[in-house]
Amino acid sequence: MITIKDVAKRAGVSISTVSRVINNSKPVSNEIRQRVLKVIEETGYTPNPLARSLVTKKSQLIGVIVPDISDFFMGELLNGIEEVGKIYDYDIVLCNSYGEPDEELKYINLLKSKQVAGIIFVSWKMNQKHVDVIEKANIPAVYISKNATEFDVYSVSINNFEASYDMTKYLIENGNKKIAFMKSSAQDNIMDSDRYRGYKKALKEANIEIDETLVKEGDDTSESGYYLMSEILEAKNIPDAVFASRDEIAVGVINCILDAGYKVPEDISVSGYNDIKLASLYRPALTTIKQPIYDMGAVSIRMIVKIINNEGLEDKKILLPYSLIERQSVLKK
Amino acid sequence: MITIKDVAKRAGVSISTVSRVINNSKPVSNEIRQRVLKVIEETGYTPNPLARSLVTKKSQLIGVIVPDISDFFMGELLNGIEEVGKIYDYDIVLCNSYGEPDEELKYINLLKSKQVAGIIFVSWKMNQKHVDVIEKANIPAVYISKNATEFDVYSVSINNFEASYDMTKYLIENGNKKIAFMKSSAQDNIMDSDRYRGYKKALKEANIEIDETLVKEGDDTSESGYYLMSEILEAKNIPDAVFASRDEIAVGVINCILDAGYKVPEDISVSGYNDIKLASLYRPALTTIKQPIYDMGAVSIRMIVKIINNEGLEDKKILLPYSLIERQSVLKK
DNA sequence: TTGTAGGCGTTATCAA
DNA sequence: TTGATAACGCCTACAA
Repeated sequence: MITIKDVAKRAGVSISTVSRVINNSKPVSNEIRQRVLKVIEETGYTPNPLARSLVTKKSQLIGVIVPDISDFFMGELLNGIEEVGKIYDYDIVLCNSYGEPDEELKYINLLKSKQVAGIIFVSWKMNQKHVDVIEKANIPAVYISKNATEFDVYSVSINNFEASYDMTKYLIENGNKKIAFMKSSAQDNIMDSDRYRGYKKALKEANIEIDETLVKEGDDTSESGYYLMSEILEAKNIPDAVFASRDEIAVGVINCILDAGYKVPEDISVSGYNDIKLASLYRPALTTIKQPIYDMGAVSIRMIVKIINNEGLEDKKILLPYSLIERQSVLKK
Repeated sequence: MITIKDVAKRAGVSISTVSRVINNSKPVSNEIRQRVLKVIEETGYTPNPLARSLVTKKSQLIGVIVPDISDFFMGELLNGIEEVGKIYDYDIVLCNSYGEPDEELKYINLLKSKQVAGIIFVSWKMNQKHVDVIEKANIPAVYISKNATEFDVYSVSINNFEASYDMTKYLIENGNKKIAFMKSSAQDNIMDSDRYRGYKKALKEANIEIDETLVKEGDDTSESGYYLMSEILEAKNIPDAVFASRDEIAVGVINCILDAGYKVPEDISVSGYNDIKLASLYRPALTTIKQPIYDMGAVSIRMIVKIINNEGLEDKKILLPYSLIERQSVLKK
């Protein structure tokens, strides 16, 4: 392996000079600069990032902690993170926490020991403990989590409250009165989620009373959606529509409805949330809230870079635009 | 940050001694070992991996190059890689090549400069150049690619030829005679893919002549499947079944068939390949070849670790078992 | 503008 | 069994 020393020798200069031209850190006479550059070119020398990090105490690594790599949402998110990360010359070290707080905490420390330059923390549901640990590690961090806005941290998300409100209103406007809602399990979260609050607000405005038997709570999987829907169906209290707070859940819901012999959207309309790839692939194609998932990843790493470089950040919380995508799973009036 | 020096001082020993107890590299008297251990415990000291790698020339990083992170297949694969990697204390640095050979090559070099301990190279279609570059970088590598078996490298896959043969035979046994096949674009690959060969063999055995107009070639997306199927439909040469060499393609195919007013599987049966999550979520649920995707990831990193540690590896090519999953997209006779 | 030398946190060699 | 000390490849005062 060729080192800075070799380059220096071949160029007939000291290693500090080579270092200077590499980093543009101090003036170097043009003649010498050219000479050094030429040698670098010839030898194909690249600085050893390890040695560099050791002295600068900074690496070109960004740690990304996600709850499930194989989740459809994460794939698109990671795409965004990776792609713009590359632009700024950062690499991604990937950690799969399985959503378990212990794992998440462990990974934060592990990443710290790896001297990552920053952390993007993706979680189903974050809590103060996460914030404390990351804060203590003193690493720039950006959070992506449904409830990230509840904390005083850098975060990127969409306005879940408004989006959910819009979708519910849309459902109502299309003639649906009995609207079921699938929320994801509350865990240690006392407050109602933004999405649930948006749903409630829309109903209230339309003077529709909330039917608690139509509000179900489960986890973020299609299996859960299937099960929850089967409960509703069994109770014989058939809704006009169901609003699932996640596309995967919506797909489970639809599968259940179909298996029970009803039709979607003719008998029951179903809407999702996120607009993952699956949403447009599935039939009936899902009417859903489009989150700019790729962009969320892109923006979050851009934030990290800004924090690292002390560039100004206007806002700690970035809210990206969402949109309501009309497809086939909701019957239009 | 607390270093080995601090530990040494607090324990009243030299840093070499501390290093020895950390690495168990040389005998240390029990009394001193305990003392050092205690200090480590108290101070919460963890060795700096960077400094360590700098001297050992080895890191605990495994580079994973994938063609598309958001691909359904990759998610499950990465899950396997990450989880098993963690067991052996390896972290994953993730690279997205977009399937572009230039990017792939660049990443290999980048990973080398990061001193990764190994590379898992995932590619739609690999070629000799990849092998050469990785070989030259002299880094342990395992390949996951449909055509990996064509090269003399460590690889993990399933027996694509047999699996494809089985599926085609299954289709035939269920009364289908005119069976279309969707293969993925050949690129620089002269030979027919294993999957296509399996298809041909089954047809031949059943004395069915290959109808070239029913063999289509496109890329690995559902859009491609949709388009290819529309061509077939337009040609009015309606097949009994179509065998798509990838689940995503199959979904596109079905969507096209559905949109054209035909029924699946009543009018046309469709089978996929891979058994990604989508396959069971979609309706009609896909009859497909189940690749043990998670296991493929798990096995590949296990191989890397073995190579690194010079443990014996029986075989360069590991073939994992596959199975034919019967669901709803193929009509049973 | 350039070079010398010390140090980043480890491991590894060689004496003691 | 232990301890100095020289690397590892790079950056950065400090001097020249």
